Amino acid sequence: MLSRTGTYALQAALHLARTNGDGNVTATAMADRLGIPPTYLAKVLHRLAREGVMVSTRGAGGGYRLTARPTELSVAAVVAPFQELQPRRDCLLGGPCDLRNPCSAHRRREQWTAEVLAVLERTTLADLLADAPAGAGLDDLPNTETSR
Amino acid sequence: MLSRTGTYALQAALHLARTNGDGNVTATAMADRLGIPPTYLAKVLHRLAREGVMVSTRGAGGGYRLTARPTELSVAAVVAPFQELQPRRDCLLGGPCDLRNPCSAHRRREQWTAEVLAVLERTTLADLLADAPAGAGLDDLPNTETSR
DNA sequence: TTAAAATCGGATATTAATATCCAAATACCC
DNA sequence: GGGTATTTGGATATTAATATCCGATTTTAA
Repeated sequence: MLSRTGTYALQAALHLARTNGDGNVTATAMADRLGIPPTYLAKVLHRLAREGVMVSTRGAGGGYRLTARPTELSVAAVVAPFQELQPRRDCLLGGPCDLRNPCSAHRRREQWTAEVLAVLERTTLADLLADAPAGAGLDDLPNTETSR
Repeated sequence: MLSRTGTYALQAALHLARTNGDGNVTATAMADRLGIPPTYLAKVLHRLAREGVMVSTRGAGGGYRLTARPTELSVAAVVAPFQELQPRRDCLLGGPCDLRNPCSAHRRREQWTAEVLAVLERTTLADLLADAPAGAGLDDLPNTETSR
Protein backbone atom coordinates (compact mmCIF):
# COMPACT_ATOMS: atom_id res chain seq x y z
CA MET A 1 0.00 0.00 0.00
CA LEU A 2 2.72 2.42 0.99
CA SER A 3 5.82 2.66 -1.13
CA ARG A 4 9.03 1.66 0.54
CA THR A 5 10.26 5.24 0.64
CA GLY A 6 6.95 6.36 2.10
CA THR A 7 7.31 3.73 4.79
CA TYR A 8 10.79 4.98 5.61
CA ALA A 9 9.40 8.47 6.07
CA LEU A 10 6.68 7.19 8.33
CA GLN A 11 9.12 5.16 10.41
CA ALA A 12 11.41 8.13 10.88
CA ALA A 13 8.55 10.41 11.84
CA LEU A 14 7.31 7.86 14.35
CA HIS A 15 10.77 7.54 15.83
CA LEU A 16 10.96 11.28 16.30
CA ALA A 17 7.51 11.31 17.81
CA ARG A 18 8.62 8.82 20.42
CA THR A 19 11.97 10.33 21.35
CA ASN A 20 10.58 13.80 21.55
CA GLY A 21 12.05 15.45 24.60
CA ASP A 22 15.48 14.01 23.97
CA GLY A 23 16.34 16.83 21.60
CA ASN A 24 17.57 16.38 18.06
CA VAL A 25 17.96 12.96 16.55
CA THR A 26 20.63 12.43 13.96
CA ALA A 27 19.96 10.80 10.62
CA THR A 28 22.48 8.02 11.18
CA ALA A 29 21.03 7.26 14.59
CA MET A 30 17.61 6.77 13.06
CA ALA A 31 18.93 4.71 10.19
CA ASP A 32 20.80 2.58 12.66
CA ARG A 33 17.84 2.10 14.92
CA LEU A 34 15.34 1.39 12.17
CA GLY A 35 17.55 -0.61 9.86
CA ILE A 36 17.22 1.76 6.92
CA PRO A 37 20.07 2.46 4.45
CA PRO A 38 21.66 5.54 6.06
CA THR A 39 22.47 7.56 2.99
CA TYR A 40 19.06 6.94 1.54
CA LEU A 41 17.26 7.90 4.71
CA ALA A 42 19.30 11.09 4.75
CA LYS A 43 17.68 12.15 1.49
CA VAL A 44 14.23 11.21 2.68
CA LEU A 45 14.72 13.31 5.81
CA HIS A 46 16.05 16.18 3.78
CA ARG A 47 12.93 16.14 1.67
CA LEU A 48 10.70 15.96 4.74
CA ALA A 49 12.46 19.02 6.12
CA ARG A 50 11.97 20.94 2.89
CA GLU A 51 8.33 19.88 2.94
CA GLY A 52 7.87 21.30 6.41
CA VAL A 53 7.24 18.09 8.31
CA MET A 54 10.55 18.23 10.14
CA VAL A 55 13.16 20.84 10.89
CA SER A 56 16.88 20.16 10.68
CA THR A 57 19.79 21.58 12.60
CA ARG A 58 23.27 20.83 11.46
CA GLY A 59 26.62 20.86 13.08
CA ALA A 60 27.51 19.14 16.33
CA GLY A 61 24.47 18.33 18.41
CA GLY A 62 22.28 18.75 15.38
CA GLY A 63 19.70 16.44 13.90
CA TYR A 64 16.00 16.40 13.16
CA ARG A 65 12.85 17.36 15.02
CA LEU A 66 9.18 17.35 14.16
CA THR A 67 7.55 20.67 13.42
CA ALA A 68 4.23 19.67 14.98
CA ARG A 69 2.82 17.51 17.71
CA PRO A 70 2.26 13.85 16.93
CA THR A 71 -1.45 14.47 17.40
CA GLU A 72 -1.32 17.03 14.60
CA LEU A 73 0.68 15.06 12.05
CA SER A 74 -1.21 12.69 9.78
CA VAL A 75 0.17 9.72 7.92
CA ALA A 76 -0.93 11.43 4.72
CA ALA A 77 1.18 14.50 5.47
CA VAL A 78 4.28 12.42 6.10
CA VAL A 79 3.84 10.16 3.11
CA ALA A 80 2.54 12.63 0.56
CA PRO A 81 5.93 13.88 -0.70
CA PHE A 82 6.82 10.37 -1.82
CA GLN A 83 3.59 8.96 -3.19
CA GLU A 84 0.92 10.07 -5.56
CA LEU A 85 -2.19 10.21 -3.42
CA GLN A 86 -4.49 11.90 -5.90
CA PRO A 87 -6.16 9.97 -8.74
CA ARG A 88 -4.79 10.37 -12.21
CA ARG A 89 -6.45 12.81 -14.55
CA ASP A 90 -7.02 10.53 -17.51
CA CYS A 91 -10.15 8.48 -17.90
CA LEU A 92 -10.48 4.80 -17.11
CA LEU A 93 -12.70 4.18 -20.09
CA GLY A 94 -11.31 4.82 -23.52
CA GLY A 95 -12.96 8.08 -24.34
CA PRO A 96 -11.62 11.56 -23.74
CA CYS A 97 -13.54 12.62 -20.69
CA ASP A 98 -13.48 16.20 -19.63
CA LEU A 99 -13.12 17.36 -16.07
CA ARG A 100 -16.22 19.48 -16.48
CA ASN A 101 -18.29 16.59 -17.71
CA PRO A 102 -16.61 13.54 -16.19
CA CYS A 103 -17.86 10.05 -16.94
CA SER A 104 -19.23 7.90 -14.17
CA ALA A 105 -16.01 5.93 -13.79
CA HIS A 106 -14.12 9.15 -13.45
CA ARG A 107 -16.34 10.38 -10.65
CA ARG A 108 -16.44 7.03 -8.91
CA ARG A 109 -12.67 6.74 -8.88
CA GLU A 110 -12.30 10.21 -7.41
CA GLN A 111 -14.74 9.12 -4.80
CA TRP A 112 -12.90 6.08 -3.55
CA THR A 113 -9.54 7.75 -3.86
CA ALA A 114 -10.88 10.48 -1.59
CA GLU A 115 -12.07 7.83 0.84
CA VAL A 116 -8.64 6.26 0.97
CA LEU A 117 -7.01 9.64 1.42
CA ALA A 118 -9.40 10.40 4.24
CA VAL A 119 -8.29 7.28 6.08
CA LEU A 120 -4.67 8.38 5.79
CA GLU A 121 -5.52 11.89 6.86
CA ARG A 122 -7.38 11.02 10.00
CA THR A 123 -4.69 8.63 11.20
CA THR A 124 -2.10 10.58 13.16
CA LEU A 125 1.30 9.63 14.45
CA ALA A 126 -0.10 9.71 17.96
CA ASP A 127 -2.74 7.18 16.91
CA LEU A 128 -0.02 4.83 15.80
CA LEU A 129 1.92 5.14 19.02
CA ALA A 130 -0.86 4.92 21.56
CA ASP A 131 -3.31 2.08 21.62
CA ALA A 132 -6.54 3.07 20.03
CA PRO A 133 -9.13 3.78 22.70
CA ALA A 134 -12.02 1.36 22.48
CA GLY A 135 -14.81 2.82 20.38
CA ALA A 136 -12.97 5.84 19.07
CA GLY A 137 -14.28 6.31 15.58
CA LEU A 138 -13.16 3.00 14.17
CA ASP A 139 -14.59 -0.13 15.51
CA ASP A 140 -13.34 -3.46 14.26
CA LEU A 141 -13.54 -4.45 10.64
CA PRO A 142 -14.87 -1.51 8.69
CA ASN A 143 -18.48 -2.10 7.88
CA THR A 144 -19.85 -0.31 4.89
CA GLU A 145 -22.05 2.25 6.54
CA THR A 146 -20.05 4.37 8.94
CA SER A 147 -22.93 6.44 10.17
CA ARG A 148 -21.81 9.52 11.95
CA MET B 1 -2.81 5.01 -5.65
CA LEU B 2 -3.03 2.21 -8.19
CA SER B 3 0.09 1.07 -9.97
CA ARG B 4 0.16 1.57 -13.69
CA THR B 5 -0.19 -2.14 -14.35
CA GLY B 6 -3.09 -2.34 -11.94
CA THR B 7 -4.76 0.50 -13.78
CA TYR B 8 -4.32 -1.33 -17.07
CA ALA B 9 -6.03 -4.35 -15.59
CA LEU B 10 -8.91 -2.24 -14.35
CA GLN B 11 -9.29 -0.49 -17.69
CA ALA B 12 -9.40 -3.80 -19.55
CA ALA B 13 -11.92 -5.27 -17.15
CA LEU B 14 -14.11 -2.21 -17.50
CA HIS B 15 -13.93 -2.43 -21.24
CA LEU B 16 -15.07 -6.03 -21.14
CA ALA B 17 -17.84 -5.12 -18.74
CA ARG B 18 -19.18 -2.59 -21.20
CA THR B 19 -18.94 -4.63 -24.41
CA ASN B 20 -20.41 -7.68 -22.82
CA GLY B 21 -22.86 -9.14 -25.26
CA ASP B 22 -20.59 -8.52 -28.22
CA GLY B 23 -18.74 -11.77 -27.59
CA ASN B 24 -15.01 -12.09 -27.17
CA VAL B 25 -12.78 -9.08 -27.28
CA THR B 26 -9.28 -9.45 -28.60
CA ALA B 27 -6.24 -8.22 -26.72
CA THR B 28 -5.08 -5.98 -29.53
CA ALA B 29 -8.54 -4.47 -29.87
CA MET B 30 -8.49 -3.48 -26.20
CA ALA B 31 -4.96 -2.15 -26.36
CA ASP B 32 -5.91 -0.16 -29.41
CA ARG B 33 -9.06 1.24 -27.86
CA LEU B 34 -7.48 2.08 -24.50
CA GLY B 35 -4.09 3.22 -25.69
CA ILE B 36 -2.12 0.61 -23.78
CA PRO B 37 1.08 -1.01 -25.10
CA PRO B 38 -0.34 -4.10 -26.83
CA THR B 39 2.30 -6.65 -25.91
CA TYR B 40 2.29 -5.50 -22.32
CA LEU B 41 -1.47 -5.63 -22.02
CA ALA B 42 -1.33 -9.15 -23.44
CA LYS B 43 0.65 -10.26 -20.43
CA VAL B 44 -1.62 -8.49 -18.01
CA LEU B 45 -4.63 -10.19 -19.55
CA HIS B 46 -2.90 -13.52 -19.47
CA ARG B 47 -2.32 -13.12 -15.78
CA LEU B 48 -5.91 -12.06 -15.18
CA ALA B 49 -7.06 -15.19 -16.96
CA ARG B 50 -4.81 -17.39 -14.83
CA GLU B 51 -6.14 -15.62 -11.78
CA GLY B 52 -9.70 -16.42 -12.74
CA VAL B 53 -10.96 -12.92 -13.43
CA MET B 54 -11.25 -13.48 -17.17
CA VAL B 55 -11.36 -16.43 -19.48
CA SER B 56 -9.57 -16.57 -22.80
CA THR B 57 -10.47 -18.33 -26.02
CA ARG B 58 -7.91 -18.57 -28.74
CA GLY B 59 -7.99 -19.19 -32.41
CA ALA B 60 -10.00 -17.19 -34.86
CA GLY B 61 -12.90 -15.40 -33.21
CA GLY B 62 -11.23 -15.74 -29.85
CA GLY B 63 -10.49 -13.18 -27.18
CA TYR B 64 -11.33 -12.43 -23.58
CA ARG B 65 -14.47 -12.46 -21.50
CA LEU B 66 -15.19 -11.81 -17.85
CA THR B 67 -15.89 -14.80 -15.65
CA ALA B 68 -18.44 -12.95 -13.51
CA ARG B 69 -20.98 -10.20 -13.72
CA PRO B 70 -19.74 -6.62 -13.37
CA THR B 71 -21.82 -6.38 -10.20
CA GLU B 72 -19.84 -9.27 -8.75
CA LEU B 73 -16.33 -8.13 -9.66
CA SER B 74 -14.60 -5.74 -7.28
CA VAL B 75 -11.76 -3.40 -8.06
CA ALA B 76 -9.74 -5.26 -5.45
CA ALA B 77 -10.17 -8.57 -7.26
CA VAL B 78 -9.01 -7.11 -10.56
CA VAL B 79 -6.07 -5.24 -9.13
CA ALA B 80 -4.86 -7.71 -6.51
CA PRO B 81 -2.60 -9.79 -8.80
CA PHE B 82 -0.50 -6.71 -9.55
CA GLN B 83 -0.33 -4.87 -6.26
CA GLU B 84 0.44 -5.67 -2.68
CA LEU B 85 -2.78 -4.89 -0.85
CA GLN B 86 -1.86 -6.37 2.51
CA PRO B 87 0.35 -4.50 5.01
CA ARG B 88 3.91 -5.59 5.38
CA ARG B 89 4.81 -7.91 8.23
CA ASP B 90 7.65 -5.96 9.75
CA CYS B 91 7.12 -3.39 12.45
CA LEU B 92 7.02 0.36 11.90
CA LEU B 93 8.88 1.04 15.11
CA GLY B 94 12.37 -0.30 15.49
CA GLY B 95 11.74 -3.25 17.74
CA PRO B 96 11.07 -6.80 16.69
CA CYS B 97 7.37 -7.07 17.19
CA ASP B 98 5.75 -10.43 17.08
CA LEU B 99 2.49 -11.15 15.35
CA ARG B 100 1.18 -12.66 18.56
CA ASN B 101 2.03 -9.59 20.56
CA PRO B 102 1.92 -6.76 18.05
CA CYS B 103 2.77 -3.23 19.05
CA SER B 104 0.18 -0.47 18.76
CA ALA B 105 1.57 0.80 15.47
CA HIS B 106 1.38 -2.69 14.06
CA ARG B 107 -2.25 -3.04 14.97
CA ARG B 108 -3.15 0.44 13.82
CA ARG B 109 -1.58 -0.05 10.45
CA GLU B 110 -3.46 -3.29 9.92
CA GLN B 111 -6.57 -1.36 10.77
CA TRP B 112 -6.28 1.33 8.18
CA THR B 113 -4.96 -1.07 5.56
CA ALA B 114 -8.10 -3.11 6.11
CA GLU B 115 -10.18 0.02 5.71
CA VAL B 116 -8.54 0.84 2.42
CA LEU B 117 -8.96 -2.71 1.21
CA ALA B 118 -12.62 -2.58 2.16
CA VAL B 119 -13.11 0.45 -0.05
CA LEU B 120 -11.60 -1.38 -2.99
CA GLU B 121 -13.63 -4.47 -2.27
CA ARG B 122 -17.00 -2.84 -2.12
CA THR B 123 -16.44 -0.89 -5.33
CA THR B 124 -17.51 -3.06 -8.26
CA LEU B 125 -17.06 -2.68 -11.96
CA ALA B 126 -20.77 -1.98 -12.25
CA ASP B 127 -20.39 0.86 -9.77
CA LEU B 128 -17.79 2.43 -12.00
CA LEU B 129 -19.93 2.17 -15.10
CA ALA B 130 -23.27 3.31 -13.73
CA ASP B 131 -23.69 6.66 -12.09
CA ALA B 132 -23.67 6.45 -8.35
CA PRO B 133 -27.15 7.04 -6.95
CA ALA B 134 -27.37 10.38 -5.21
CA GLY B 135 -26.68 10.08 -1.51
CA ALA B 136 -25.52 6.49 -1.51
CA GLY B 137 -23.28 6.03 1.44
CA LEU B 138 -20.71 8.70 0.69
CA ASP B 139 -21.61 12.22 1.45
CA ASP B 140 -19.28 15.19 1.63
CA LEU B 141 -16.00 14.72 -0.12
CA PRO B 142 -13.32 14.67 2.60
CA ASN B 143 -11.90 18.16 2.14
CA THR B 144 -8.98 17.64 -0.17
CA GLU B 145 -6.34 19.95 1.18
CA THR B 146 -4.31 19.99 -1.98
CA SER B 147 -0.82 20.72 -0.74
CA ARG B 148 1.05 21.01 -3.94
C1' DT C 1 -5.42 -29.92 -44.60
C1' DT C 2 -3.92 -25.52 -44.86
C1' DA C 3 -3.74 -20.86 -43.45
C1' DA C 4 -4.94 -17.25 -40.53
C1' DA C 5 -6.15 -15.53 -35.91
C1' DA C 6 -5.11 -15.36 -31.50
C1' DT C 7 -2.99 -16.66 -27.07
C1' DC C 8 1.28 -18.26 -24.68
C1' DG C 9 5.76 -17.48 -22.82
C1' DG C 10 10.67 -16.66 -22.73
C1' DA C 11 14.41 -13.26 -23.65
C1' DT C 12 15.55 -8.64 -23.66
C1' DA C 13 15.34 -3.47 -23.67
C1' DT C 14 13.90 0.68 -21.42
C1' DT C 15 12.61 3.47 -17.63
C1' DA C 16 11.66 4.62 -12.82
C1' DA C 17 12.53 3.60 -7.96
C1' DT C 18 15.79 2.53 -4.66
C1' DA C 19 20.40 2.62 -2.82
C1' DT C 20 25.42 4.03 -2.48
C1' DC C 21 29.39 7.06 -2.65
C1' DC C 22 31.82 11.22 -1.91
C1' DA C 23 32.73 16.08 -1.63
C1' DA C 24 31.16 19.98 0.01
C1' DA C 25 28.63 23.51 3.40
C1' DT C 26 27.21 24.65 7.96
C1' DA C 27 27.20 24.92 12.85
C1' DC C 28 28.77 23.75 17.37
C1' DC C 29 32.55 23.19 20.88
C1' DC C 30 36.95 23.85 22.60
C1' DG D 1 40.21 30.21 14.73
C1' DG D 2 40.74 24.91 14.33
C1' DG D 3 38.50 20.59 14.58
C1' DT D 4 34.61 17.73 14.68
C1' DA D 5 29.84 16.47 13.92
C1' DT D 6 26.22 16.99 11.10
C1' DT D 7 23.29 18.11 7.03
C1' DT D 8 23.32 19.17 2.01
C1' DG D 9 23.46 17.80 -2.67
C1' DG D 10 25.33 16.01 -6.91
C1' DA D 11 26.95 11.86 -9.41
C1' DT D 12 26.47 7.17 -9.86
C1' DA D 13 25.29 2.18 -9.07
C1' DT D 14 21.83 -1.28 -8.28
C1' DT D 15 17.34 -3.21 -8.45
C1' DA D 16 12.45 -3.50 -9.64
C1' DA D 17 8.70 -2.08 -12.74
C1' DT D 18 7.36 -1.34 -17.23
C1' DA D 19 7.62 -2.14 -22.11
C1' DT D 20 9.14 -4.56 -26.47
C1' DC D 21 10.45 -8.33 -29.46
C1' DC D 22 9.90 -12.70 -31.48
C1' DG D 23 8.91 -17.37 -31.94
C1' DA D 24 5.87 -21.36 -30.47
C1' DT D 25 1.36 -23.25 -29.68
C1' DT D 26 -3.47 -23.71 -30.02
C1' DT D 27 -7.83 -23.14 -32.35
C1' DT D 28 -11.08 -21.84 -35.84
C1' DA D 29 -12.40 -21.01 -40.71
C1' DA D 30 -12.17 -21.94 -45.39
